[in-house]
Amino acid sequence: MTKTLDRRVRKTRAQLRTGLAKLMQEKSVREITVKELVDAVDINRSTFYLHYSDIYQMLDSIEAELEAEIMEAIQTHPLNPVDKDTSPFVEQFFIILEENQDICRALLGPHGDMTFVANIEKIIAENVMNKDVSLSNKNVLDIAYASAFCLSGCVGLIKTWLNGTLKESPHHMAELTHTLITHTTREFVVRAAIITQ
Amino acid sequence: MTKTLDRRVRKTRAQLRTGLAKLMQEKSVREITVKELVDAVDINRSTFYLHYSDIYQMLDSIEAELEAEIMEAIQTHPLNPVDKDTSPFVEQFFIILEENQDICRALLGPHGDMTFVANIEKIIAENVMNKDVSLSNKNVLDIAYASAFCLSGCVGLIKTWLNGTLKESPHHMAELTHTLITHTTREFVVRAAIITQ
DNA sequence: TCTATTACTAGACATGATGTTGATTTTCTT
DNA sequence: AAGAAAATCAACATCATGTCTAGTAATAGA
Repeated sequence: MTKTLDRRVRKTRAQLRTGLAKLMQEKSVREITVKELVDAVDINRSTFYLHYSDIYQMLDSIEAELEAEIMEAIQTHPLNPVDKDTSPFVEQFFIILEENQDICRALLGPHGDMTFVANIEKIIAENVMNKDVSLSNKNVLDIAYASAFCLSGCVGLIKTWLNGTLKESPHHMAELTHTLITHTTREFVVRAAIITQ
Repeated sequence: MTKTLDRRVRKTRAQLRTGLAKLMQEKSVREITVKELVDAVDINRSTFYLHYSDIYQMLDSIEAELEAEIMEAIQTHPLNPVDKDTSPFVEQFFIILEENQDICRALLGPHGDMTFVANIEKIIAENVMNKDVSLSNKNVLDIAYASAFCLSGCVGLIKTWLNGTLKESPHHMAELTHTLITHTTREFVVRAAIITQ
């Protein structure tokens, strides 16, 4: 299944990836040319095309790898331990972000890719929100807004963490995530219930 | 100061703007060429260059206009009425979004521009958060995370609203914004205070 | 260590979007 | 109605693009 890649391939792709992450800190993807990227990391232009068809397909490919890694973490880490305030998956999620911090910072930064953000939000929505928070089905509409609020809120949390010194541990961040989600949503639901009485 | 633009200019720019918003629903800005855009709205390519230097500068220009409109709303609408649960500015903010819904949907959508999102967040941070929520200065660090959570959360709220039927009034959304921010932050601060005792 | 395989490099090529210019026509303002 | 401003049209050099072929270097496996 997981065929081991040639060392040269690993090296080349890693160089390209690092170079792209760096360029994305400076400018929009649109302004980044293949020529510019390969010049920056000193790789032949032909070599780029052996791996990717263009910059955008390269980004898609990297994003797909990250998302696959996250999805795999879901399989191997329990989502809902009844005795804890946080799930091992969420913690693992932050670990993955930390391991790929350069490209994640780029993807979530000002010149980042909102498709990636949307995918991340979707993963969180399906694997953290619903399981983690028990939503009543009253005020369905405003609760949908509250969910969206939390969802984007989590992304903001991640961005802030990645752009800081990363001194908080993944475990601490997982707890913080849990705290913010439950407080925001539960409090909101309670208040909504009172109002509609 | 505000010189009235020639009708032809208004018409051309509106066409280009509408066309760009439509194309951005389908594909990434990177894949949108000047040629493609002018063909779509049946305008000569030379004409495009009379107004903008390239697609990206066009986006910047549109974003700057939106941001200017929002900043102006700050000047003309009170931020902090003591007697109300919401500020007229926030409501006006939603009205502006609604008036420019096509381009805003595009800018905040999957093929959107994270620079714009960042700018919007900055405006909210400086004009809503600090004024609206009284943050204690204990747990400065985690509170920074809570602020980031709310900030991105507001963007999520807006995105959900724009992508729905917009049946909620700007006033209702302003109240919802206030509710979510205060509850999330205050509850978090209270809990943090208890924990650190 | 040797060998077959695979990845990378180098150079050339046609293609097409780009950005610019100058001449002309259309449309607006007053 | 007349002058001003904007939009059109055609032509141009430029440059990144994507593709190819032949040659070189590095790797994995025996």
